[in-house]
Amino acid sequence: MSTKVRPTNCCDVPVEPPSLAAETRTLAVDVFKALADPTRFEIFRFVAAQREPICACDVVDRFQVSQPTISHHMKVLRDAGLISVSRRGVWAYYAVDQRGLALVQTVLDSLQKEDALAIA
Amino acid sequence: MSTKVRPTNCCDVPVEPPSLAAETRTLAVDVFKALADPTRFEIFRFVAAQREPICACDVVDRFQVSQPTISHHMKVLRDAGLISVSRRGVWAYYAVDQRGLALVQTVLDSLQKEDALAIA
DNA sequence: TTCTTATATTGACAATCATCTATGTCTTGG
DNA sequence: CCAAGACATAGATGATTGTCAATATAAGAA
Repeated sequence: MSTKVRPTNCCDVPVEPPSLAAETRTLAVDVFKALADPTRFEIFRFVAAQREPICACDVVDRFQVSQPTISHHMKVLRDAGLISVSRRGVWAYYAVDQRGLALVQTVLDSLQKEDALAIA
Repeated sequence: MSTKVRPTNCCDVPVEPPSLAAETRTLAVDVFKALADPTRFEIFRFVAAQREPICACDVVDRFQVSQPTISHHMKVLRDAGLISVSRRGVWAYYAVDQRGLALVQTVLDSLQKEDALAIA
């Protein structure tokens, strides 16, 4: 599990990463999870390409998976804060929710930063 | 599987997302997959926080998972292009590989762009 | 060479997940 | 009220994955 003694001539004492609230980490990981499936990633790109909220029926039409599978993917993307849904009659319309992308952007920025700063 | 006819009063014809080479999509999804596990995400943040390549032994010391599990996570991060490894004697040193982050940044940029442009 | 140590690989197992079929819910048209 | 359609939910299943113990590999020390 762990090295008994730090080997000499091995390495410096490691630097601590910027602090990250457990909840924020969970949210970020959920966004990554949501984008970590090829079909779901393409669905999100499709939704993100629209200038208006897109009908779920158009998403079902476009991909070679069943309607329940699409519905499941939409829920994962929604739970990750990547898309939002609104309703008109029987139809469901999806649009990008900026929260998911903004969160990931914040995390990525903190990773590339020279000076480690705590983020929310 | 799909709607028989486009319902009237439902929605506009959807816009095509920016084209994305299949290989690029696979690479991007692999980066998201690599960051989609809490332990692995923290390992990456730890590596990214260092100013010098960090010894694998320090990663093993820091996390509550076994050495083989750490080694496995390092391989996943490496295959995703997020970290690189170098060797000095018996020790392995890991550092951030900018390719993985750059790829994800490019993809995210294209998602947030108003005008859809093709990316590599 | 032989022993010790750092890291990687293998094989197994439980948990998660992407997908499907079947069914439920809810809204609208007739 | 009833039938049809849009979407969600439930349950099942095969594939993937995170983890560990055991073992292999490889390098340096004695």
